[in-house]
Amino acid sequence: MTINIPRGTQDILPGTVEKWQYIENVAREICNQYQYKEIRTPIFEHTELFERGVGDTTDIVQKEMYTFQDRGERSLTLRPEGTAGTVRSFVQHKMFGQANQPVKLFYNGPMFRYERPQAGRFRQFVQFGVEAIGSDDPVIDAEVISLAMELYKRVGLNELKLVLNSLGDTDSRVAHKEALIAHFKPRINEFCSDCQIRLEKNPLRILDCKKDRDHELMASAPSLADYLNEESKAYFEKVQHYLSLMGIEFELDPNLVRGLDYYNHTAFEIMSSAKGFGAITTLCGGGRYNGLIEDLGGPSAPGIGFALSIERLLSALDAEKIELPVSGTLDCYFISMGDKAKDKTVELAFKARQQGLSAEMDTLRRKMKAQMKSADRLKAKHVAILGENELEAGTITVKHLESGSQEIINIDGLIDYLKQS
RNA sequence: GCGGUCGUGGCGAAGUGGUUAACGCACCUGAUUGUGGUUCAGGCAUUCGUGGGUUCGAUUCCCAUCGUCCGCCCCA
Repeated sequence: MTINIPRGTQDILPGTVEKWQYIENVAREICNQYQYKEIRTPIFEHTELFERGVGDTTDIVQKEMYTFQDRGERSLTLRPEGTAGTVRSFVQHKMFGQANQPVKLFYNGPMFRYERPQAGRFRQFVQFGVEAIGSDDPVIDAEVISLAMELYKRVGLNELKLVLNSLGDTDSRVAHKEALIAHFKPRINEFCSDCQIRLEKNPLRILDCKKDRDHELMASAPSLADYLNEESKAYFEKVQHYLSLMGIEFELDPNLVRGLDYYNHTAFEIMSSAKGFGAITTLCGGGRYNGLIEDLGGPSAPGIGFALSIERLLSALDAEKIELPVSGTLDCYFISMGDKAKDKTVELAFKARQQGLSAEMDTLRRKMKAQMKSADRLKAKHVAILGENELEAGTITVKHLESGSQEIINIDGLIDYLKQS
Protein backbone atom coordinates (compact mmCIF):
# COMPACT_ATOMS: atom_id res chain seq x y z
CA MET A 1 0.00 0.00 0.00
CA THR A 2 1.14 3.48 -0.76
CA ILE A 3 0.91 6.22 1.80
CA ASN A 4 -1.10 9.28 0.95
CA ILE A 5 -0.92 12.72 2.47
CA PRO A 6 -2.98 13.45 5.57
CA ARG A 7 -6.50 14.71 5.14
CA GLY A 8 -6.80 18.39 4.52
CA THR A 9 -3.22 18.85 3.37
CA GLN A 10 -1.94 19.27 -0.14
CA ASP A 11 1.20 18.87 -2.17
CA ILE A 12 2.02 21.89 -4.25
CA LEU A 13 3.67 20.50 -7.34
CA PRO A 14 5.75 22.04 -10.10
CA GLY A 15 3.31 23.74 -12.43
CA THR A 16 1.36 25.13 -9.50
CA VAL A 17 4.12 26.18 -7.17
CA GLU A 18 5.04 28.93 -9.61
CA LYS A 19 1.72 30.61 -8.84
CA TRP A 20 2.51 30.54 -5.15
CA GLN A 21 5.91 32.02 -5.77
CA TYR A 22 4.39 34.73 -7.90
CA ILE A 23 1.86 35.70 -5.26
CA GLU A 24 4.45 35.60 -2.52
CA ASN A 25 6.73 37.82 -4.55
CA VAL A 26 3.98 40.35 -5.11
CA ALA A 27 3.20 40.30 -1.40
CA ARG A 28 6.84 40.89 -0.50
CA GLU A 29 7.13 43.70 -2.95
CA ILE A 30 4.06 45.44 -1.56
CA CYS A 31 5.27 44.97 2.00
CA ASN A 32 8.53 46.61 1.08
CA GLN A 33 6.67 49.52 -0.46
CA TYR A 34 4.52 49.83 2.66
CA GLN A 35 7.55 49.24 4.89
CA TYR A 36 6.35 46.10 6.60
CA LYS A 37 9.20 43.79 7.59
CA GLU A 38 9.05 40.03 7.51
CA ILE A 39 8.93 38.06 10.74
CA ARG A 40 9.22 34.29 10.98
CA THR A 41 7.98 32.69 14.16
CA PRO A 42 7.75 29.00 15.05
CA ILE A 43 5.07 26.80 13.60
CA PHE A 44 4.26 25.56 17.09
CA GLU A 45 3.93 27.52 20.29
CA HIS A 46 2.89 26.84 23.85
CA THR A 47 -0.79 25.96 23.85
CA GLU A 48 -1.41 28.61 26.44
CA LEU A 49 -0.46 31.32 23.98
CA PHE A 50 -3.45 30.56 21.79
CA GLU A 51 -5.80 29.96 24.69
CA ARG A 52 -4.99 33.41 25.99
CA GLY A 53 -4.37 35.15 22.70
CA VAL A 54 -7.09 33.81 20.46
CA GLY A 55 -9.56 33.33 23.28
CA ASP A 56 -10.85 30.16 24.87
CA THR A 57 -14.44 30.76 23.81
CA THR A 58 -13.55 30.61 20.16
CA ASP A 59 -14.15 27.62 17.93
CA ILE A 60 -10.50 27.66 17.00
CA VAL A 61 -9.39 26.98 20.55
CA GLN A 62 -12.30 24.79 21.53
CA LYS A 63 -12.29 22.33 18.69
CA GLU A 64 -9.79 23.11 15.97
CA MET A 65 -6.34 23.09 17.49
CA TYR A 66 -3.63 20.58 16.75
CA THR A 67 -2.40 20.19 20.30
CA PHE A 68 0.14 17.61 21.41
CA GLN A 69 2.48 16.78 24.26
CA ASP A 70 6.16 16.75 23.46
CA ARG A 71 8.58 14.38 25.12
CA GLY A 72 9.12 16.83 27.92
CA GLU A 73 5.37 16.80 28.54
CA ARG A 74 4.88 20.37 27.45
CA SER A 75 1.58 21.12 25.78
CA LEU A 76 2.32 22.54 22.37
CA THR A 77 0.03 23.56 19.54
CA LEU A 78 0.51 23.91 15.83
CA ARG A 79 -0.33 27.54 15.24
CA PRO A 80 -3.91 28.07 14.07
CA GLU A 81 -3.30 31.72 13.15
CA GLY A 82 -0.45 34.18 13.00
CA THR A 83 -1.28 37.09 15.27
CA ALA A 84 -0.72 35.41 18.61
CA GLY A 85 2.78 34.26 17.72
CA THR A 86 3.68 37.59 16.22
CA VAL A 87 2.54 39.50 19.26
CA ARG A 88 4.29 37.00 21.52
CA SER A 89 7.49 37.69 19.62
CA PHE A 90 6.89 41.43 19.79
CA VAL A 91 6.60 41.23 23.55
CA GLN A 92 9.41 38.73 24.06
CA HIS A 93 11.88 40.78 22.06
CA LYS A 94 10.64 44.04 23.54
CA MET A 95 10.02 45.54 20.15
CA PHE A 96 7.98 48.24 21.87
CA GLY A 97 11.35 49.69 22.79
CA GLN A 98 12.92 49.71 19.37
CA ALA A 99 13.61 52.83 17.35
CA ASN A 100 11.05 52.53 14.60
CA GLN A 101 7.47 52.79 15.78
CA PRO A 102 4.94 51.58 15.07
CA VAL A 103 6.35 48.12 14.48
CA LYS A 104 5.08 46.93 11.12
CA LEU A 105 5.45 43.23 10.44
CA PHE A 106 4.32 40.67 7.91
CA TYR A 107 4.41 36.90 7.86
CA ASN A 108 3.70 34.19 5.35
CA GLY A 109 3.48 30.59 6.35
CA PRO A 110 1.47 27.51 7.16
CA MET A 111 -1.32 27.48 9.75
CA PHE A 112 -3.12 24.43 11.10
CA ARG A 113 -6.70 23.83 12.09
CA TYR A 114 -8.42 20.52 12.68
CA GLU A 115 -11.46 20.84 10.47
CA ARG A 116 -13.32 18.84 7.88
CA PRO A 117 -11.82 19.82 4.57
CA GLN A 118 -14.03 21.26 1.87
CA ALA A 119 -13.92 24.04 -0.67
CA GLY A 120 -11.53 26.70 0.60
CA ARG A 121 -10.85 24.89 3.85
CA PHE A 122 -7.77 22.92 4.75
CA ARG A 123 -6.08 21.50 7.80
CA GLN A 124 -2.82 23.03 6.71
CA PHE A 125 -3.13 26.26 4.81
CA VAL A 126 -0.94 29.25 4.16
CA GLN A 127 -1.69 32.66 5.50
CA PHE A 128 -0.08 35.88 4.56
CA GLY A 129 -0.73 38.52 7.18
CA VAL A 130 0.46 41.82 8.54
CA GLU A 131 0.46 43.34 11.99
CA ALA A 132 1.00 47.00 12.81
CA ILE A 133 1.69 47.36 16.51
CA GLY A 134 2.07 50.59 18.41
CA SER A 135 -0.19 53.03 16.62
CA ASP A 136 -3.76 53.99 17.44
CA ASP A 137 -4.00 56.43 14.57
CA PRO A 138 -6.93 55.43 12.34
CA VAL A 139 -4.73 56.06 9.34
CA ILE A 140 -2.87 52.85 10.10
CA ASP A 141 -6.15 50.92 10.03
CA ALA A 142 -6.73 52.24 6.54
CA GLU A 143 -3.15 51.47 5.56
CA VAL A 144 -3.44 47.85 6.68
CA ILE A 145 -6.70 47.41 4.81
CA SER A 146 -5.31 49.05 1.70
CA LEU A 147 -2.31 46.74 1.76
CA ALA A 148 -4.57 43.72 1.49
CA MET A 149 -6.62 45.34 -1.24
CA GLU A 150 -3.48 46.23 -3.12
CA LEU A 151 -2.34 42.62 -3.13
CA TYR A 152 -5.61 41.43 -4.62
CA LYS A 153 -5.55 44.21 -7.14
CA ARG A 154 -2.02 43.44 -8.28
CA VAL A 155 -2.69 39.76 -8.89
CA GLY A 156 -5.63 40.83 -11.02
CA LEU A 157 -8.74 40.24 -8.93
CA ASN A 158 -11.68 42.52 -9.68
CA GLU A 159 -14.75 41.05 -8.06
CA LEU A 160 -14.06 42.01 -4.48
CA LYS A 161 -16.07 43.40 -1.65
CA LEU A 162 -14.60 45.11 1.39
CA VAL A 163 -16.90 44.97 4.40
CA LEU A 164 -16.28 47.13 7.40
CA ASN A 165 -17.61 47.44 10.92
CA SER A 166 -16.61 48.87 14.23
CA LEU A 167 -16.79 46.81 17.37
CA GLY A 168 -16.06 49.86 19.49
CA ASP A 169 -13.68 50.32 22.38
CA THR A 170 -13.86 48.43 25.65
CA ASP A 171 -16.42 50.76 27.23
CA SER A 172 -18.68 50.55 24.22
CA ARG A 173 -18.39 46.81 24.10
CA VAL A 174 -19.15 46.37 27.76
CA ALA A 175 -22.23 48.58 27.50
CA HIS A 176 -23.41 46.70 24.45
CA LYS A 177 -22.70 43.34 25.99
CA GLU A 178 -24.85 44.18 28.98
CA ALA A 179 -27.64 45.33 26.72
CA LEU A 180 -27.44 42.10 24.77
CA ILE A 181 -27.60 39.95 27.86
CA ALA A 182 -30.58 41.91 29.11
CA HIS A 183 -32.22 41.50 25.72
CA PHE A 184 -31.72 37.75 25.25
CA LYS A 185 -31.60 36.39 28.77
CA PRO A 186 -35.35 36.21 29.48
CA ARG A 187 -35.95 34.02 26.43
CA ILE A 188 -32.56 32.39 25.91
CA ASN A 189 -34.09 28.92 26.21
CA GLU A 190 -35.68 29.51 22.83
CA PHE A 191 -32.23 29.61 21.26
CA CYS A 192 -29.81 26.90 20.22
CA SER A 193 -27.39 25.37 22.68
CA ASP A 194 -24.47 27.28 21.22
CA CYS A 195 -26.25 30.56 21.75
CA GLN A 196 -27.05 29.68 25.33
CA ILE A 197 -23.36 29.31 25.98
CA ARG A 198 -22.58 32.45 24.04
CA LEU A 199 -24.93 34.49 26.21
CA GLU A 200 -22.49 34.66 29.09
CA LYS A 201 -19.20 34.31 27.29
CA ASN A 202 -19.61 36.38 24.18
CA PRO A 203 -23.21 37.42 23.50
CA LEU A 204 -22.08 39.37 20.46
CA ARG A 205 -21.73 36.13 18.61
CA ILE A 206 -25.38 35.27 19.09
CA LEU A 207 -26.02 37.82 16.37
CA ASP A 208 -23.88 35.67 14.12
CA CYS A 209 -25.88 32.52 14.68
CA LYS A 210 -27.26 31.01 11.49
CA LYS A 211 -29.65 28.66 13.24
CA ASP A 212 -31.48 31.32 15.15
CA ARG A 213 -31.24 34.05 12.59
CA ASP A 214 -35.01 34.27 12.13
CA HIS A 215 -35.86 34.55 15.79
CA GLU A 216 -37.83 37.71 16.48
CA LEU A 217 -35.36 38.84 19.13
CA MET A 218 -32.63 38.98 16.51
CA ALA A 219 -34.07 41.86 14.56
CA SER A 220 -34.82 43.83 17.69
CA ALA A 221 -31.48 43.12 19.33
CA PRO A 222 -29.50 46.14 20.44
CA SER A 223 -27.16 47.14 17.67
CA LEU A 224 -23.53 47.65 18.36
CA ALA A 225 -23.63 50.86 16.40
CA ASP A 226 -26.01 52.37 18.94
CA TYR A 227 -23.63 51.65 21.76
CA LEU A 228 -20.51 53.09 20.26
CA ASN A 229 -19.37 56.01 22.37
CA GLU A 230 -18.31 59.26 20.78
CA GLU A 231 -14.69 58.30 20.76
CA SER A 232 -15.33 55.00 19.01
CA LYS A 233 -17.62 56.63 16.49
CA ALA A 234 -15.07 59.31 15.73
CA TYR A 235 -12.38 56.68 15.31
CA PHE A 236 -14.49 54.64 12.90
CA GLU A 237 -15.35 57.71 10.86
CA LYS A 238 -11.69 58.57 10.56
CA VAL A 239 -10.90 55.10 9.29
CA GLN A 240 -13.55 55.53 6.62
CA HIS A 241 -12.24 58.95 5.81
CA TYR A 242 -8.74 57.67 5.17
CA LEU A 243 -10.01 54.74 3.13
CA SER A 244 -11.87 57.19 0.94
CA LEU A 245 -8.71 59.26 0.56
CA MET A 246 -6.98 56.11 -0.67
CA GLY A 247 -9.73 55.50 -3.17
CA ILE A 248 -10.92 52.31 -1.54
CA GLU A 249 -14.59 51.42 -1.71
CA PHE A 250 -16.24 49.63 1.16
CA GLU A 251 -19.56 48.58 2.58
CA LEU A 252 -20.62 48.92 6.18
CA ASP A 253 -22.02 45.83 7.80
CA PRO A 254 -23.15 46.30 11.40
CA ASN A 255 -23.43 42.53 11.79
CA LEU A 256 -19.84 41.80 10.89
CA VAL A 257 -18.38 40.15 13.95
CA ARG A 258 -15.07 38.43 13.71
CA GLY A 259 -14.66 35.04 15.28
CA LEU A 260 -11.67 35.82 17.45
CA ASP A 261 -12.08 37.34 20.86
CA TYR A 262 -9.35 39.90 20.67
CA TYR A 263 -10.89 42.29 18.18
CA ASN A 264 -12.14 45.77 18.95
CA HIS A 265 -12.75 48.93 16.97
CA THR A 266 -12.13 48.23 13.31
CA ALA A 267 -13.17 44.83 11.95
CA PHE A 268 -13.12 44.01 8.26
CA GLU A 269 -13.39 41.25 5.74
CA ILE A 270 -12.59 41.08 2.08
CA MET A 271 -14.78 38.73 0.11
CA SER A 272 -14.89 37.50 -3.43
CA SER A 273 -18.12 38.11 -5.26
CA ALA A 274 -17.05 35.97 -8.21
CA LYS A 275 -19.58 33.44 -9.43
CA GLY A 276 -18.94 29.79 -8.79
CA PHE A 277 -16.68 30.38 -5.86
CA GLY A 278 -18.30 27.95 -3.47
CA ALA A 279 -19.82 28.56 -0.11
CA ILE A 280 -16.86 30.23 1.48
CA THR A 281 -16.28 33.68 0.10
CA THR A 282 -14.07 35.27 2.72
CA LEU A 283 -10.58 35.86 1.38
CA CYS A 284 -9.22 37.98 4.15
CA GLY A 285 -10.18 38.92 7.66
CA GLY A 286 -8.70 41.35 10.09
CA GLY A 287 -9.19 43.97 12.71
CA ARG A 288 -7.86 45.93 15.59
CA TYR A 289 -6.75 44.23 18.81
CA ASN A 290 -5.86 46.92 21.28
CA GLY A 291 -5.89 44.79 24.42
CA LEU A 292 -4.02 41.80 23.09
CA ILE A 293 -0.46 42.94 23.63
CA GLU A 294 -1.21 43.60 27.26
CA ASP A 295 -3.03 40.28 27.62
CA LEU A 296 0.12 38.57 26.46
CA GLY A 297 2.29 40.30 29.00
CA GLY A 298 3.40 43.35 27.06
CA PRO A 299 2.73 47.05 27.51
CA SER A 300 -0.66 48.44 26.56
CA ALA A 301 0.21 48.89 22.93
CA PRO A 302 -2.51 49.08 20.28
CA GLY A 303 -2.38 46.84 17.23
CA ILE A 304 -4.15 46.00 14.01
CA GLY A 305 -3.66 43.33 11.39
CA PHE A 306 -5.17 40.94 8.93
CA ALA A 307 -4.63 37.45 7.60
CA LEU A 308 -5.45 36.10 4.21
CA SER A 309 -5.22 32.63 2.77
CA ILE A 310 -3.17 32.03 -0.35
CA GLU A 311 -5.32 29.00 -1.17
CA ARG A 312 -8.42 31.14 -1.26
CA LEU A 313 -6.67 33.80 -3.25
CA LEU A 314 -5.84 31.15 -5.84
CA SER A 315 -9.46 29.96 -5.81
CA ALA A 316 -10.62 33.51 -6.40
CA LEU A 317 -8.24 33.78 -9.34
CA ASP A 318 -9.72 30.57 -10.75
CA ALA A 319 -13.23 31.84 -10.22
CA GLU A 320 -12.39 34.99 -12.15
CA LYS A 321 -10.47 32.94 -14.73
CA ILE A 322 -7.30 34.94 -14.22
CA GLU A 323 -4.00 33.42 -15.33
CA LEU A 324 -0.89 34.56 -13.55
CA PRO A 325 2.10 35.31 -15.79
CA VAL A 326 4.29 32.47 -14.59
CA SER A 327 5.73 30.82 -17.69
CA GLY A 328 9.30 29.67 -17.23
CA THR A 329 11.94 29.85 -19.92
CA LEU A 330 14.47 27.40 -21.27
CA ASP A 331 17.10 29.14 -23.35
CA CYS A 332 18.71 26.11 -24.91
CA TYR A 333 18.34 22.35 -25.06
CA PHE A 334 21.56 20.57 -25.96
CA ILE A 335 21.35 17.56 -28.24
CA SER A 336 24.29 15.32 -28.87
CA MET A 337 25.01 12.21 -30.86
CA GLY A 338 27.89 10.05 -29.79
CA ASP A 339 30.04 10.06 -26.69
CA LYS A 340 32.49 12.70 -27.86
CA ALA A 341 29.72 15.06 -28.78
CA LYS A 342 28.04 14.36 -25.46
CA ASP A 343 31.16 15.35 -23.57
CA LYS A 344 31.23 18.61 -25.46
CA THR A 345 27.56 19.43 -24.88
CA VAL A 346 27.95 18.68 -21.19
CA GLU A 347 30.70 21.30 -21.08
CA LEU A 348 28.64 23.73 -23.09
CA ALA A 349 25.47 23.27 -21.07
CA PHE A 350 27.26 23.87 -17.79
CA LYS A 351 29.07 26.86 -19.20
CA ALA A 352 25.77 28.27 -20.40
CA ARG A 353 24.31 27.83 -16.94
CA GLN A 354 27.25 29.60 -15.36
CA GLN A 355 26.69 32.44 -17.78
CA GLY A 356 23.15 32.86 -16.51
CA LEU A 357 21.30 30.96 -19.23
CA SER A 358 18.92 28.13 -18.54
CA ALA A 359 20.09 24.99 -20.25
CA GLU A 360 18.93 21.40 -20.40
CA MET A 361 20.21 18.22 -21.98
CA ASP A 362 19.34 14.58 -22.35
CA THR A 363 20.18 12.42 -19.37
CA LEU A 364 18.45 9.25 -20.54
CA ARG A 365 20.83 8.35 -23.39
CA ARG A 366 18.05 8.75 -25.86
CA LYS A 367 18.15 9.04 -29.59
CA MET A 368 18.20 12.35 -31.30
CA LYS A 369 14.55 12.24 -32.20
CA ALA A 370 13.54 11.72 -28.61
CA GLN A 371 15.84 14.53 -27.54
CA MET A 372 14.17 16.85 -30.02
CA LYS A 373 10.82 15.87 -28.64
CA SER A 374 11.93 16.71 -25.12
CA ALA A 375 13.23 20.07 -26.25
CA ASP A 376 9.90 20.78 -27.86
CA ARG A 377 7.93 19.81 -24.80
CA LEU A 378 10.10 21.91 -22.56
CA LYS A 379 9.38 24.83 -24.87
CA ALA A 380 13.07 25.45 -25.42
CA LYS A 381 13.84 28.62 -27.28
CA HIS A 382 16.79 27.03 -29.04
CA VAL A 383 18.18 23.59 -29.63
CA ALA A 384 21.92 23.18 -30.05
CA ILE A 385 22.77 20.07 -32.01
CA LEU A 386 26.20 18.50 -31.94
CA GLY A 387 27.09 15.41 -33.97
CA GLU A 388 30.03 14.01 -35.91
CA ASN A 389 29.75 16.60 -38.66
CA GLU A 390 29.86 19.56 -36.31
CA LEU A 391 32.60 18.04 -34.19
CA GLU A 392 34.89 17.73 -37.17
CA ALA A 393 34.15 21.21 -38.39
CA GLY A 394 34.28 22.87 -34.96
CA THR A 395 30.74 24.12 -35.43
CA ILE A 396 27.33 23.55 -33.87
CA THR A 397 23.84 23.65 -35.30
CA VAL A 398 21.44 26.00 -33.58
CA LYS A 399 17.77 25.69 -34.27
CA HIS A 400 15.10 28.16 -33.28
CA LEU A 401 12.21 25.92 -32.38
CA GLU A 402 9.32 28.24 -32.88
CA SER A 403 10.28 29.35 -36.38
CA GLY A 404 11.97 26.11 -37.30
CA SER A 405 14.90 27.95 -38.83
CA GLN A 406 18.41 26.83 -38.06
CA GLU A 407 21.98 27.79 -38.80
CA ILE A 408 25.45 26.41 -38.29
CA ILE A 409 27.74 28.60 -36.23
CA ASN A 410 31.22 28.36 -34.80
CA ILE A 411 31.04 26.36 -31.60
CA ASP A 412 33.03 28.95 -29.65
CA GLY A 413 30.44 31.58 -30.43
CA LEU A 414 27.47 29.59 -29.15
CA ILE A 415 27.15 31.07 -25.67
CA ASP A 416 27.30 34.62 -26.98
CA TYR A 417 24.83 33.71 -29.70
CA LEU A 418 22.38 32.38 -27.11
CA LYS A 419 22.85 35.37 -24.87
CA GLN A 420 22.12 37.80 -27.63
CA SER A 421 18.93 36.16 -28.79
C1' G B 1 -19.25 16.95 15.40
C1' C B 2 -23.49 16.28 11.62
C1' G B 3 -25.37 15.45 6.43
C1' G B 4 -24.71 14.10 1.22
C1' U B 5 -21.54 12.30 -2.91
C1' C B 6 -18.08 9.44 -5.11
C1' G B 7 -13.75 5.72 -5.27
C1' U B 8 -12.18 1.46 -12.52
C1' G B 9 -4.67 2.31 -15.96
C1' G B 10 -0.52 8.56 -15.08
C1' C B 11 -5.24 11.61 -16.08
C1' G B 12 -10.48 11.79 -17.84
C1' A B 13 -14.21 8.27 -18.41
C1' A B 14 -17.70 3.69 -20.14
C1' G B 15 -19.27 -0.99 -18.42
C1' U B 16 -21.39 -5.99 -16.95
C1' G B 17 -23.51 -11.38 -11.72
C1' G B 18 -20.00 -15.35 -16.05
C1' U B 19 -14.22 -17.02 -20.90
C1' U B 20 -9.84 -11.71 -23.29
C1' A B 21 -12.42 -4.81 -18.54
C1' A B 22 -14.63 -0.02 -23.95
C1' C B 23 -12.91 4.70 -25.39
C1' G B 24 -10.22 9.50 -25.16
C1' C B 25 -5.76 12.10 -23.47
C1' A B 26 -0.89 11.35 -21.95
C1' C B 27 3.30 8.14 -22.44
C1' C B 28 6.72 4.49 -25.20
C1' U B 29 8.36 2.19 -30.02
C1' G B 30 8.49 2.23 -35.30
C1' A B 31 7.39 4.38 -40.34
C1' U B 32 11.56 9.05 -40.61
C1' U B 33 19.68 4.68 -39.56
C1' G B 34 21.07 13.46 -37.68
C1' U B 35 15.79 17.06 -36.50
C1' G B 36 10.20 18.40 -32.61
C1' G B 37 5.08 20.13 -32.89
C1' U B 38 1.01 16.75 -38.05
C1' U B 39 -0.20 11.70 -39.80
C1' C B 40 -0.17 6.30 -39.65
C1' A B 41 0.92 1.40 -37.22
C1' G B 42 1.83 -1.01 -32.72
C1' G B 43 2.54 -1.09 -27.22
C1' C B 44 0.78 0.35 -22.27
C1' A B 45 -4.68 -2.44 -15.85
C1' U B 46 -3.25 -10.91 -14.05
C1' U B 47 -7.40 -5.83 -12.61
C1' C B 48 -11.89 -2.36 -10.97
C1' G B 49 -9.83 1.84 -2.86
C1' U B 50 -9.27 -2.08 1.27
C1' G B 51 -11.31 -6.21 4.18
C1' G B 52 -15.22 -9.57 4.76
C1' G B 53 -19.97 -11.84 3.19
C1' U B 54 -23.72 -13.86 -0.54
C1' U B 55 -22.90 -16.97 -5.00
C1' C B 56 -20.84 -22.47 -8.88
C1' G B 57 -18.79 -17.49 -10.17
C1' A B 58 -18.33 -10.61 -8.41
C1' U B 59 -15.28 -5.10 -10.64
C1' U B 60 -20.69 -5.47 -10.76
C1' C B 61 -25.16 -7.49 -4.90
C1' C B 62 -24.63 -6.84 0.77
C1' C B 63 -21.79 -5.20 5.17
C1' A B 64 -17.71 -2.86 7.22
C1' U B 65 -13.56 0.18 6.69
C1' C B 66 -10.39 3.81 4.56
C1' G B 67 -10.21 7.82 1.38
C1' U B 68 -12.27 11.98 -2.00
C1' C B 69 -15.25 15.96 -2.97
C1' C B 70 -19.31 19.04 -1.37
C1' G B 71 -22.69 21.23 2.35
C1' C B 72 -23.83 22.62 7.79
C1' C B 73 -21.29 24.80 12.16
C1' C B 74 -17.24 28.07 12.02
C1' C B 75 -13.51 30.28 9.64
C1' A B 76 -8.45 32.09 6.00
